[in-house]
Amino acid sequence: MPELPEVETVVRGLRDEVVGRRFTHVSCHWPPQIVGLSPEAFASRLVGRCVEALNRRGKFIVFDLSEGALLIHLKMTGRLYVAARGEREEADRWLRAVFEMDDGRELRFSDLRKFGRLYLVSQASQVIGGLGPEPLSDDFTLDEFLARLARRRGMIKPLLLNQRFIAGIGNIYADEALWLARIDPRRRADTLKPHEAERLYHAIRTVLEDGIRYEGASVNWYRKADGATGSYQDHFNVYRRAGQPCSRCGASIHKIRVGQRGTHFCPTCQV
DNA sequence: CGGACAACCTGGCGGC
DNA sequence: TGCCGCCAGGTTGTCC
Repeated sequence: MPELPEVETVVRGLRDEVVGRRFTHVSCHWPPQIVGLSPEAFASRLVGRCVEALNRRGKFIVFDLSEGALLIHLKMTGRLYVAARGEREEADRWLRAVFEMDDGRELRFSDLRKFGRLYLVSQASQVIGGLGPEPLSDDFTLDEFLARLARRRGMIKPLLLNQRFIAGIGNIYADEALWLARIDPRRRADTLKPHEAERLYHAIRTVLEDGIRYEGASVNWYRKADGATGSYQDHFNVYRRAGQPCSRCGASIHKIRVGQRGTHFCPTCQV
């Protein structure tokens, strides 16, 4: 579930804790989560490197290091937080990797379902180079969005989930953006009228900004870096609201499958 | 290109 | 109470 707003919230919460720190010891408990390296090589290469910057690109957390970059994708149940070394470590039964730092604290990666991935590369672009535009940046322009939509024949919702088309949107924000734009998730992208596509463009930005403002949606596993929940789930209009009334027209919210994904929408006002 | 589906994992939940 | 099977969802890879 961590999507753009959740990952952004985690990054903001961690930045001051890790930037400027040097890794002194690294351990990983589930080797398949490290992409392309053995846990030993991953650990030995990280030790001694400093964190120069911490940023987000799409749903990736990007650590710029004194040499190379560490990238972490939380997938669905990953968590990242800082704790005092050894403190209550046994309390986290899903701890998968520990990065000890030179201030006596440690960065912890916890992940119930083990879908999360860790990458250590010389250039971050090796991992994130294929991502589509960052929806809250100036690179994401209305004109380009309209032009790219017009070239797609598939359904609009799966397209919004395609990270090569646009980075950072997941199931929650896709449903919420389509509701706000009053567009049926099954519409073919190239059939959207210009005014509909423009509504969608603004809706994407609005729901992502709202998500960040409320520090993410804690539907089940997501937590902020300090362990607290976000509150965007209290502002959902469609996600997980099947059977409840649409806040715009009063009709009942439906849940269907679109592109093999659970999809929530209002059949009356999303056309 | 697009769509369907499996795979990667675990826990929660409904049904029996 | 326990067991079974489905569902949840981010991403990749395979197949048609």
